[in-house]
Amino acid sequence: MATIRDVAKAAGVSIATVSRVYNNQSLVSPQTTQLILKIADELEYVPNSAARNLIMRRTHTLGVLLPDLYGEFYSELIRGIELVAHRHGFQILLSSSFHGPEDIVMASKAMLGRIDGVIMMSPDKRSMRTAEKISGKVPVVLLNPGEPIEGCHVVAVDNFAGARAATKHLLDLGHRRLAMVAGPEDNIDALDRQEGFRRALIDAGLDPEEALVIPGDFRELSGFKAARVIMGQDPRPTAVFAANDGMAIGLMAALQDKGLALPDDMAVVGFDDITLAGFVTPPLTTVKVDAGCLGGRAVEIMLETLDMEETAPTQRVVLPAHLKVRSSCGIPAGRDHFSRRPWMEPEPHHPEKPVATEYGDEEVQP
Amino acid sequence: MATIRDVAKAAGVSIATVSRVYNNQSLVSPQTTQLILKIADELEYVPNSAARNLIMRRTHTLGVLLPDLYGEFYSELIRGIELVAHRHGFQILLSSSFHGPEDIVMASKAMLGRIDGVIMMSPDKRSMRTAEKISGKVPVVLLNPGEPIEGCHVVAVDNFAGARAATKHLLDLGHRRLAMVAGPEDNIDALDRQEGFRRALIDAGLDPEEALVIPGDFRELSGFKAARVIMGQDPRPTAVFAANDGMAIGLMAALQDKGLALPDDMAVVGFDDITLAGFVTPPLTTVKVDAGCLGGRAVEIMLETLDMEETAPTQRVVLPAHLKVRSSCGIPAGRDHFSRRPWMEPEPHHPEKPVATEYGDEEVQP
DNA sequence: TTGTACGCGTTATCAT
DNA sequence: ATGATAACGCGTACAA
Repeated sequence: MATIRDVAKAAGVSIATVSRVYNNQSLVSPQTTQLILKIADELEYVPNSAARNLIMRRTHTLGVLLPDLYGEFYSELIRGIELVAHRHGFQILLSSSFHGPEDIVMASKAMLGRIDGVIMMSPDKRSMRTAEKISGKVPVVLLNPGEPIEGCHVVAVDNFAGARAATKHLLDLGHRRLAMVAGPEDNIDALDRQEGFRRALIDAGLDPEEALVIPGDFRELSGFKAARVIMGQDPRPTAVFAANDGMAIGLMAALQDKGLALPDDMAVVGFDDITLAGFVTPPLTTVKVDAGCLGGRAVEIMLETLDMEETAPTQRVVLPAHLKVRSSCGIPAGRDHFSRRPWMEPEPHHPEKPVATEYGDEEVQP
Repeated sequence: MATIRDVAKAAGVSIATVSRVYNNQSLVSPQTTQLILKIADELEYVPNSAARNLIMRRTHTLGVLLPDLYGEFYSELIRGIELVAHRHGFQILLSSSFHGPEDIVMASKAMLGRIDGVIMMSPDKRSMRTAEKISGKVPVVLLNPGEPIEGCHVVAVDNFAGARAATKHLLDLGHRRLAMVAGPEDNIDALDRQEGFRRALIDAGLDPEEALVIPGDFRELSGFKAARVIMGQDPRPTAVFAANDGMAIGLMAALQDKGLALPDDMAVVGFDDITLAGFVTPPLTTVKVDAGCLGGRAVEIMLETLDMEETAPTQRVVLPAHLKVRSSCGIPAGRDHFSRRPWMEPEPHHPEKPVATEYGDEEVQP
């Protein structure tokens, strides 16, 4: 592979001049610029990014550490991250599918020197502690951490409020025997959603201990299987809150297979508002989480931090999780195909930031 | 940030010794190893990967260039890539959401020096040519290229055969007035699927020009809207082939909204076999594409190429796309929740590799 | 406008 | 077993 030296030699100039062509265009005369560009093209010269990173101490790359990549939530999350990063000329160094805190530490070490900052989402609070180590070296933005970590920015989704609102919705509709299909035991989001569920029951004067909580794993199949447990109850619950849409849809399928008419025989509400939630029958009432926005905001905060050289105070942003009423709980709301993410559409260089509202307002604390 | 020099100084040894501790453990005495490790820990020293990359000419990183990240196909694709890469200690440098060939060239240039190889999927044949430039510098594995490119490995899905089989299925069921919801005009996969559709019609002695082809964009909403066109036809088609599951599900939703009973009033078949295809009602007959496997295979081929230093002959693997019959076409097949990807499950360090055979014969079954 | 020389943080090759 | 030093490919003061 041709190096800057090869080009310099072939063009009869010094490497400094070649370098300048690729950086401070202005400082070199038009004719030599043309010559060098021509020779570089012939030699198929491309500046070596590793060498550049080393000396410039800038990589234009963001490290992204995710617990998993399964499902539309992560899909949209990483899409949002990549999209905003791409707009600013940044690339993504991705690492995922971890088998423990050890693993995640290794991955982050392997990133050091090749990234300008890290965006991280951890499955459990234990692994979250990893962030502390990294934060001393590069800026860190945490996604949905269980608790804040010293020196790290945070972007979170208001899982608690969302779950509470969803459950309240069922309660308001008159349901009294509720069930919940929970997410993975050690998953922070899952835990928060479960807490929101419990809280809503308490708010309504019900005993949360009496509610049926069926373990799940966020996959469709676990929701499907949960139907068996629910149908076996006597008296049977009349409404179910699933900790995510995948499980809710799996559950609905099983319920319908067993001959239940939805929403009349059973109300179902999910969480996430994945695209397909609006296209199943009946359309699924759910809690809208804009995963793409979550990722996008994280990138923006990171880039801001990177811009101002001095260490800025850590930000904490909480994205709202609004109830989205469709028909799966009994209210004939029809379909809603307008669950789009306008800020993700092509080329608004300054994307609309989510609007701060009531419950689960976006709070920006310096 | 502490460098190797800081550690060496603090430990009273040379940088060479410190370096050896992190590489050829054996060549340095146990006591100095311990000492250095202790000091390194205190100083929170982490070797700078950029510097390492520069001199070792190995980055343990794979560049991944994707046209988009929207939908379960890409989600699973990147998951497969990351999973297999992670198993071998590789990270992923990701770039996506391109606005043209220019953009994609820039991105790949920004990767050079920071990656050992590139896995690339291009939306259109034009951008595919980019691969030729890269392939001179690092190994390249192409995903579903329209046509083979000199010096690049290829992993493809047999879109043509899959679409042909899906259409034939409808034909065998007795349908004669078929419609298709197509994918994006310039998308290679979409085009191949459309060709398969046409071919099946020709095979059955039908005129493909008479079949209704409705434009779509692979998103659910375009499938939903297609229903309007279909319902407006007279005589109305009795069966629809959608170029992917998302559009198929959108279509089904709209059809059901309009009061049609599926599959009796209309048969629908999709493409991809996304997880949710088995959980909508009626369960969607589709063509199974293992996107995760597609990505995983690409990584494996890349790693093989990287291992043997000499330039090996380029490989070409075509993954089958099998028809998966559920109930949406009229055959009461029930649900099938066993669409799992066994090779993607945790920790089989040497995943079963699908056997490469001829065109579309590769079996990926457990 | 252009060239020289140093440094970025590391590994590798020779010595010792 | 350990140390000195030359690469790796590039950006940039500083000098010319």
